[in-house]
Amino acid sequence: MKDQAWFDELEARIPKGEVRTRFAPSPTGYMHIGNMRTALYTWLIARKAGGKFLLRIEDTDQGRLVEDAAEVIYRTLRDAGLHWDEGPDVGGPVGPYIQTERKALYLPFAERLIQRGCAYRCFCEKTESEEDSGDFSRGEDPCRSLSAEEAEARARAGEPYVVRQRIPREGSTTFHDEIFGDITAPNADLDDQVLIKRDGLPTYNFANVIDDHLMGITHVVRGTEYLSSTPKYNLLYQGFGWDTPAYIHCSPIMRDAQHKLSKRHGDPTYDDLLSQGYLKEAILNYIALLGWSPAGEREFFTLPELVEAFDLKGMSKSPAIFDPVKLTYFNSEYIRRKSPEEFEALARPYIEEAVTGMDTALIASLLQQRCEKLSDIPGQLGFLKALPDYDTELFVNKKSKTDRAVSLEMLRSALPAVEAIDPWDQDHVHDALIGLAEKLEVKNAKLLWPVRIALSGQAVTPGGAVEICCLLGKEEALRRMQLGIDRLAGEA
RNA sequence: GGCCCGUUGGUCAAGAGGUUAAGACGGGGGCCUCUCACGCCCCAAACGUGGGUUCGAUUCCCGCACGGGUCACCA
Repeated sequence: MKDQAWFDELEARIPKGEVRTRFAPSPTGYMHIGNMRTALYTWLIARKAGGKFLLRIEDTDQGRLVEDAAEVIYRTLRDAGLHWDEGPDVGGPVGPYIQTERKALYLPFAERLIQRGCAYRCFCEKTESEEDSGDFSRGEDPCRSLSAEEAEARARAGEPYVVRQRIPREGSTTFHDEIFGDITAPNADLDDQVLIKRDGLPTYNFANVIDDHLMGITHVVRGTEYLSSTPKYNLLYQGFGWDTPAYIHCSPIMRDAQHKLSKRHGDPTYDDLLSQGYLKEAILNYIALLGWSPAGEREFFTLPELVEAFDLKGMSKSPAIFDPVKLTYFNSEYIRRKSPEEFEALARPYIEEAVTGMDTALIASLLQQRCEKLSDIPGQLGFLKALPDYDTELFVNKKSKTDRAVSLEMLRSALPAVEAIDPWDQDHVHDALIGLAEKLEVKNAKLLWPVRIALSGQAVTPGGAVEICCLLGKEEALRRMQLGIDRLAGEA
């Protein structure tokens, strides 16, 4: 039994007078999209208020421990720009910030609750049917009425026990949520939930309340799955005589109308999205808007702009379905908004996956308006490396009024014009081909369509005939054009 | 099943006791153009349902339906 000084010392460490929020993930080895969004909202609330954002690792479930999982959390949050003011790695006034390192803290608080009649020791070994019936936790537990002396004596004698919360049987408990408003639950429906397990470790439910209080958390942000246990938490706060925090329960992100997004069902994690070629700023921007809407019509926000715009008033009560199509839209938009230099730097590795030794700046400039995800890039460039096997049907295009015969004629005139280009750069290639079209008195399309087909072997290409010609180099361009001529002539 | 929560176009969503019920994505059409893309213009598309309250409800209240959450010595 700890003395009052021990409690006072802990209380004294709690910072007052500032907004303090925490993100408290379990170290599972990856970051869910939903967790990421919760982290984002939690961070935004702290930043908006000029308060503190803390990171706490909830690792009390030893069975689920994953190697280096905390590192994944640190790296992911840091990379996303969600920096924390206090946490396991940076310390802070109310540490430690890893739950297993706090385990000695919880039992004394549970004992204090027992003293106040808000909890009791339960020595029962439950059978499965009793467990299923729920009788134990609904106030039917015989240990609930054990005298304090008897319970004390049995505990001292070494009999194993759990500590359960004593929920009043009458009345109801109301709490306020910033999004949902007041929510009331009849006490009779609340369980005498376990606070301290047989092994002496706290349950999540208990550890959370203790930690949130001792860390001075003013705004508890979490998923709606905790909505129905919040009355019990409030009863705990009341039992201790502590102020309750503001609650912000966020509705889940769904895969479809009935399933939450989950890695188990094959939905991507945040890291998966990154490796699929999505930009972090696009992901963050998109998920911020899943469940929250800003006051105006704007939907593109940087992190600092989100801090500025964020307001709990825009939080939605209903679940939101994750739409990869709209995420892709955000991604392509973010790609387009990059400066040409930034984009080239991002795209270079993907470009080099497909081709080497070509003008990456030119390729990047062609790609920037045309790629939705960076991972699209290699596939768009395959034709540069090797001319695909194509059907001469591609030379037929009604809009530019070309058919095989016209194409053959155009290619035959283009060949010497390309041959004559010197020096070989984009401007000269352009002038040579456009000049030729003028000289022949044909529309650009009529000349350039067959040239592009011969050069690429594809109906759709990033960039037009001029750019592709330039990229391929004179020798390869001439070779491909000659090949086109041969094939068309062979069929004629 | 009990309790709690939710329900505006396919999706994200704004909105208010009286509106032509925003906007975005996606879809359709068009323009631009050497293909595609970008850009620009236009179009289709919604208040789950039954009762109230009210001069008037999609908006407020109740029921129902549907969906979700929770009812662990998991978090």
